[in-house]
Amino acid sequence: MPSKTNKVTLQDVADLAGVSLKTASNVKNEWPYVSDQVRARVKSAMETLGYRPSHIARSLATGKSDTIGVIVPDISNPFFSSAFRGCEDTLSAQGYSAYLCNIDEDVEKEKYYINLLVEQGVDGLLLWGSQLEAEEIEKVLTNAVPTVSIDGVAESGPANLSLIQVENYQGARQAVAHLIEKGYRTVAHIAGTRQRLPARQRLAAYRDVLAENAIDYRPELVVEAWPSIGGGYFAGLELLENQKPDAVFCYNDLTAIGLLTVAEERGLVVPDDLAIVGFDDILPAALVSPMLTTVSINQYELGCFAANQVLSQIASPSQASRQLAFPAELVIRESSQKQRFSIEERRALLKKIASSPSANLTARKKS
Amino acid sequence: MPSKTNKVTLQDVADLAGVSLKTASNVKNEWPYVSDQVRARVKSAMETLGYRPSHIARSLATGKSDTIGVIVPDISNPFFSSAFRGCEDTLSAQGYSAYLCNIDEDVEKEKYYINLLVEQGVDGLLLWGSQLEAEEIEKVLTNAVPTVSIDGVAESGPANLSLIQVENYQGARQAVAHLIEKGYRTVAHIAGTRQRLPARQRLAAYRDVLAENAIDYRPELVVEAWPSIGGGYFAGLELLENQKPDAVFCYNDLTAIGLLTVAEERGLVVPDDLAIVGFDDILPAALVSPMLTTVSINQYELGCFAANQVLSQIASPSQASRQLAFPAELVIRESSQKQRFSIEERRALLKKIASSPSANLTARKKS
DNA sequence: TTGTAGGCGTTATCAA
DNA sequence: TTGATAACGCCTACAA
Repeated sequence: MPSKTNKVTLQDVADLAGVSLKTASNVKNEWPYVSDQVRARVKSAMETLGYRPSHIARSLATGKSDTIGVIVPDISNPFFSSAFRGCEDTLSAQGYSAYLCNIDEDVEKEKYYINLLVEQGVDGLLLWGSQLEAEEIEKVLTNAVPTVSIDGVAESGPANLSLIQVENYQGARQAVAHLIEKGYRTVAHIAGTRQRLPARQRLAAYRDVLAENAIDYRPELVVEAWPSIGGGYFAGLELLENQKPDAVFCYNDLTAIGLLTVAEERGLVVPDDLAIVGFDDILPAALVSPMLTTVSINQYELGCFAANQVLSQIASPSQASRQLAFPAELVIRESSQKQRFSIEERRALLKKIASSPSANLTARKKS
Repeated sequence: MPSKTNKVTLQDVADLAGVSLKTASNVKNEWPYVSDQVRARVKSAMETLGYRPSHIARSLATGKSDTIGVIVPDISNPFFSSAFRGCEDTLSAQGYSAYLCNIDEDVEKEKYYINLLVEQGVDGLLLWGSQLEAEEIEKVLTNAVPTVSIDGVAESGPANLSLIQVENYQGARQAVAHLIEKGYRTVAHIAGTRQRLPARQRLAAYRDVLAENAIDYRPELVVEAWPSIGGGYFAGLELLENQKPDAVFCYNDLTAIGLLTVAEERGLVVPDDLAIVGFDDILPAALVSPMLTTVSINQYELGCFAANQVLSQIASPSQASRQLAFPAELVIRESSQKQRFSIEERRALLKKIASSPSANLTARKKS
């Protein structure tokens, strides 16, 4: 039963070139101690035979696959697609390929994929928004693969795990403080699903800042939503049905955009009747009208950062078990302050966005 | 030299359970003819040893990797992230994992990745926006892997290749015809990079419809751009600097949004001073103001469609070498007709968007 | 129902 | 410098 893909093996090449298997292998791997004659003969044999090395066989023999598993909640969320782009760019630059898996908010799916990828033999794992508790993650990851978890729930784990935490708490504090400073008093919160750490951290910041400003925390002003436009839309519906907030701090930009939609439906003017602040600073955030005030995270760089971290853990295991922070910072735009931008300000901002790397990724070469 | 990942092998399991390797293998693969006793013994052995099957070894032995390679221009383009989501969902439902590679507009990168993935042993390949000509693709793919190319340049190829063509020409015709019907006469075009087929097809439709309406084709009204917001921005700058079009048909929504930005900068009112039509109907298209008229492609479904096609080619090679079409249809919104939507229309539209699967992917379970 | 032998395509260890 | 030979972990005949 012939293998499905490659018919020609290194052995065939060796035979044609009249050398041993090992020699052919040496040539393929650019081993220095091969006479130029032999090298040339082997290379031309490869050429004429159309030899394709089998990465799988190589992996089996070496125990390395040059492959990284990336698990994200949802790649169609612009946050993750930008972040993944960062990962892939830095991984491929080092000769690695990336698997991409979507788990939504499903812990079972997460476990399933981690297992699958480990069995698939990945050299490293990037977990985005993991919902696994420390003990669970320890169980699934048992001494398996160098891993870095970004904004995951676990606060510790096996020795080969590193943690990257976005400064959700600090960023959210800035957002809520900003709203209060602008004079809004009935500040509601569309929260993320409570299984996820960033959701908890952002909610905590919301409560803390309220308390520090002597504003009562009212549970009915907090609605949980799925981190999508649809989630924000339905949460907004629920919120505005029963309450009269004058400002809403949203879990992320997607929910904020959903809320914006509801506001528009109800004829509310943002920010006059309702101020809105999002989180993440995904591309559409600056494109909607009014432009969204949000807490900005450089998603692409975060992706690069995370990828570099696994890579260094793979290179030297001593690099593992680290706790890293990544900045998040408030960007004030139109949806949270009563005066709109002037034409000039607006132009400047749009221009900046249009020229930003993320808006312009594929244009780099040309310019 | 112990393998890097798994120390415990099926052999270890067999030894502990006191059975032969083959029996352990049988249990693992749910072979029916194993006595319940033995099965239980083997399973508990696996448990206590923490056995992890090696997918790599399995692949080497069977010639199947349960892995699909997906190559896209840029995953941070919402079009491709939605499409990929469709791919991944349908692939994972069949037990496949997906590699994801970004190639931007770079042919060399494309060849490199195709090669890499083939050597990686993928069972199938999904090529989005391939720039490879028929002969090149034939060379790289030589009798290798079942492949489907979506909106690729090649019009034919090896026997294991299928082609999916989005109805770019028809869709673009609708778009341009719409503009002319609305009374715009100086219709410009921000074109995609001419290496890519959809760009050529959309440009061709533009020229044809102009001709059919007895409007002269003026080359200075056509500017080429990278298919990104930044690309649209700079192309728009160039275009509006020298020309006075009253409408622009854009290669895609990203370039349209970039152009929108330029219009705003220059104080042009869309659509009164300048009408704009995009292509793709990515999520942000309906979120910008004015809402973008665009040619809609159901990206998620397209992804599913393409994935199902490779899968069926893998299952039966006779399913290959097919030419499939995928619909694209004009959606008229605000950026191309002088009257804005009424509040009611706008609400209805927003609501529809918020409830759409793509805006709401992760919310499905809850509702 | 279970065990044995051989092979999948490479790399690695040692002599030669 | 090169060449046998043994892993790598699993699967598939075939035999028992």
